[in-house]
Amino acid sequence: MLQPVQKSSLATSVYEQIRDLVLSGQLAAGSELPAERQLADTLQVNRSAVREALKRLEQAGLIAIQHGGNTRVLDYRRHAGLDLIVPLVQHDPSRLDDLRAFRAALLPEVARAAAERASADQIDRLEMLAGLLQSDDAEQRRDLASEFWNALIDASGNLAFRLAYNVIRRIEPEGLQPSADDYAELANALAAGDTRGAALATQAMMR
Amino acid sequence: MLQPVQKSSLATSVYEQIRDLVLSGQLAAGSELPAERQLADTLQVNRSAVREALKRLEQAGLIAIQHGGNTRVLDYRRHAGLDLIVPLVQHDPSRLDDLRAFRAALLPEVARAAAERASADQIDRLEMLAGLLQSDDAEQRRDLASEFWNALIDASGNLAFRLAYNVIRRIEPEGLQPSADDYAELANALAAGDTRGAALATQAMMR
DNA sequence: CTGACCGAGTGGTCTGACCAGCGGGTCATG
DNA sequence: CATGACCCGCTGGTCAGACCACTCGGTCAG
Repeated sequence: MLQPVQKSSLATSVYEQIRDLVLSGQLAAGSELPAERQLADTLQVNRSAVREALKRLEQAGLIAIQHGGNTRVLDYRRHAGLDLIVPLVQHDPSRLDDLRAFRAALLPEVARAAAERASADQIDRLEMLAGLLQSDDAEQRRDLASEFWNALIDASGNLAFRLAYNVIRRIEPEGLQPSADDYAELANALAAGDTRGAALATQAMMR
Repeated sequence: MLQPVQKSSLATSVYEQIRDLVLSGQLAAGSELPAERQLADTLQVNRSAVREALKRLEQAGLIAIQHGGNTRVLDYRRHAGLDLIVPLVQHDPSRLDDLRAFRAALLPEVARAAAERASADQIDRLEMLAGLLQSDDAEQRRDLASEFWNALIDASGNLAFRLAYNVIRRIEPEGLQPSADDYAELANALAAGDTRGAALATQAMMR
């Protein structure tokens, strides 16, 4: 019921504020940011807080900092990484469709890889989870489904799949509620080492 | 021939050093980092440089900082985003296979979306690039291929695809050199709005 | 016209101080 | 003995101010 209180540092506030200005286009790509000292003065925080925020924006691919020169805003569509999809979707929920398409592209291939490389233990765990998904209340089903996909990613043994999944998991697109039978079918294909069947079953679940 | 000189700040050096220790497992997940003041003393840099590095590590999902408590190392397999695949691959080139599989999962779906949504201008540009790829020296072919995929991603209109591609583009997996005919076939499918053909053609190019 | 030089403005680093949160220990109180 | 207030030492968070290093544009002697 109760949730942990959100603590946030000054630098994080500055970071999020400027990040959202860039993502929303209010700070156009190619334009120049005010000098650090001036930003600190405007935002009424210390220059170190501003600096920390700017360095994080640089790491995210949103701005380019140059020693001795001004700081420029970059085009996030060209320079940002997948991590930025999280604030982008929160800023523009219509982008959820993009995320769903991304997930639909990824997970069937994850299932294919898992069918090829999963260990017996991993298969067991996936079958167990699929079984537990048969009958339960909604909340528990959601947790189990999350566990299932998590285990599937592990079974694929692919680190790129894992890291990309870490990002989309932060959003909970909420869509699609595959039936327990769907999960069971996928688990069966995995147990049989049926790569094509696993990919097709997952593909069907993404619709 | 000549390349721009790599400049790097102290904080970046600290960041990369600790990052690589975490990614290589020399700093185990769950262990505690020394205090900021002590790190600054050990690394012989100012505390602000250390702080900046630590905050960037936190943003990358490699460590967890807690006000008043110690800084703990996280399990990057669970908390890091796709961006971390870049240093990971540089650290362990065998992970390139993971990245190739990731790309092979992504690009066919990108082509499918592009076949569905690309504008006439975008199709024209893709056909032109496919044509230019017919005969040229190796270096120019590489640039054109890069341009082609870039244009394809744009044509898909999917921001998640775009951001994910930004990440894998930073690595240049070097593999696979599809023939010009492959590109032409894909461009034809795109022009015809043939979603299935575009996906299949791309899939074939990934092998 | 060329190239050395200078100065203003920018980000980069440093020092040292104080504020704020956490955790363990102490100890009076019930 | 259990409890809870309190203190202390540690941690990270914020601050002010100084100086270093780099870039760029203007100046000016050659």
